[in-house]
Amino acid sequence: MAQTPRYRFAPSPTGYFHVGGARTALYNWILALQNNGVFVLRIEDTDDSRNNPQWTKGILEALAWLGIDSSDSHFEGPLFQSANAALHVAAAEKLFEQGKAYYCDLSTEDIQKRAKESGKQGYDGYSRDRGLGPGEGRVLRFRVPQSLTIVQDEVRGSVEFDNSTIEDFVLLRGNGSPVFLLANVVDDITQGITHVVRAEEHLPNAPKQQMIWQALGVTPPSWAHVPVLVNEQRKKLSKRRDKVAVEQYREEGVIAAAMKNYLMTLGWAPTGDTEIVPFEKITADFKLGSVNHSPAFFDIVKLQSFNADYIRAMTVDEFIRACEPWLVGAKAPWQASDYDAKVFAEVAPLVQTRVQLLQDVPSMVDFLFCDLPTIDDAAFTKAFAPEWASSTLIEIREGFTTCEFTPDALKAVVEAVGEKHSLKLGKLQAPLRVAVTGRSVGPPLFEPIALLGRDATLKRIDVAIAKKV
RNA sequence: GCCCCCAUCGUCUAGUGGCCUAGGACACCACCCUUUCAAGGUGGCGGCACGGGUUCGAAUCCCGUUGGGGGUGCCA
Repeated sequence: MAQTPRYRFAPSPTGYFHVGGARTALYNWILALQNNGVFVLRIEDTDDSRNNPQWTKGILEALAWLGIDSSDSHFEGPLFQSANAALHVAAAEKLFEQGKAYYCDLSTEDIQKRAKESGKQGYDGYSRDRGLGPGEGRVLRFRVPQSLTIVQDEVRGSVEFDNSTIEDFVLLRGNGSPVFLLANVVDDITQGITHVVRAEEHLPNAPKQQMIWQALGVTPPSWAHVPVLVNEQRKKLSKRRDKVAVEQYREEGVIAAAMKNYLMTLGWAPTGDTEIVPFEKITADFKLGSVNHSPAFFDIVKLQSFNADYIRAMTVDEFIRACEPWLVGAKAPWQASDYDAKVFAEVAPLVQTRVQLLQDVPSMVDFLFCDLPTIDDAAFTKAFAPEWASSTLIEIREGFTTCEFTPDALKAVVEAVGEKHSLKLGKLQAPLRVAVTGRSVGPPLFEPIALLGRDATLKRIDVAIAKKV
């Protein structure tokens, strides 16, 4: 009778939510889904001064954004580590009573001094047999048994650690509070965790924690240590120097589905030749055993490419809805009163294939929602450099005053002028584009011009010609 | 220093002894299409770190070298 597998994700609320954390969460989430198990979210908010409730909120929101929240029955939590402090201490005391841990009154300086004198690194087990009891300033250390600890890891196989290389590590600080190594294990035990899937940086902790599980008389969980995400220098992604905040990518207009899909291609790949696949396929395909063993570079360029792909795959309506935060409200670069949702809906299909990030959208359409566009000087200078630029623009203006104001008719006017002067449409439209949009690149020109209307268009052309002269 | 992990195109990966003349994706380049820019299409560039084994046969197994990474806290 197999028990329900229980996975967990245990972040500490010390900053923005890290993309590496997001990937670990996704792994655990997928495993819980595919094995009909439980995903326990545990916030490890033990007395670290870096903790802040605001970060907890951020973690919850970011996970929810990725589709990991209590609306799904596989989700359990959030649980807070700080609430279990008494349990952690009780477990430590039990270990002390059983002689599996002992108190030590050496300060960090004392330990360093002894290490220096003996020439051996780390704590030397000085207080092992001194029979010290608890007391202010005394730390409780785990009595590491003399043996070999073998960690069975689902991605790495069996990893052996000679216990003689593991010092008697601290369980309880001098002030009596539990350290991560202990609190983490006690919580896992009390929460019935059966599978620990986490980043490789924790691999050195695994033998220590496995010993604690055993010392507490509980069968250790199944371990899996997945490779870390690295930056261009192949160093572990860090909050300090790398762009790792999930929140930030979201702000820029990365789609959650794209982020999930991309993250899952780091260290693993869905079956088949396509890597952009529905989350359902990932959930069905994923196997811990086929996760890569080496670190993966978090490539923002590729993430954006995935994102652009996801944007293009949307229906126009979905796209319009997804753009909303960037079009109305605080993020919009224009006055709310100047924005016209109907106009945007018309050009939406034109911009959909041209953006990688949703935040790129406003700058593609802003010229439609202002009186006069902001002219990019470099673009203007270049577009109006040819001697024919102004004169042909005047001719085009001429045509625009009388023609039907539809994309086709407008295009015909410009083409006619082009034919007269043997200029290709691509070249000829440059000054027009800058005059109307302020930029040298953008969505196809004639649809927006038709939307803009005759008066506004002629006005912009006049302004541009005046500027030239 | 010590412990542990890792090693396929620039990057992410497929590959589990013959299907490999190593496949796909991102990036890059070229061409086509084209209303600028994209998108799309076609093609191109580019890799099994090195050295030894094992085997009829090795990207795949073993050993070593080199190179990278993680850890080494009274952080998590």
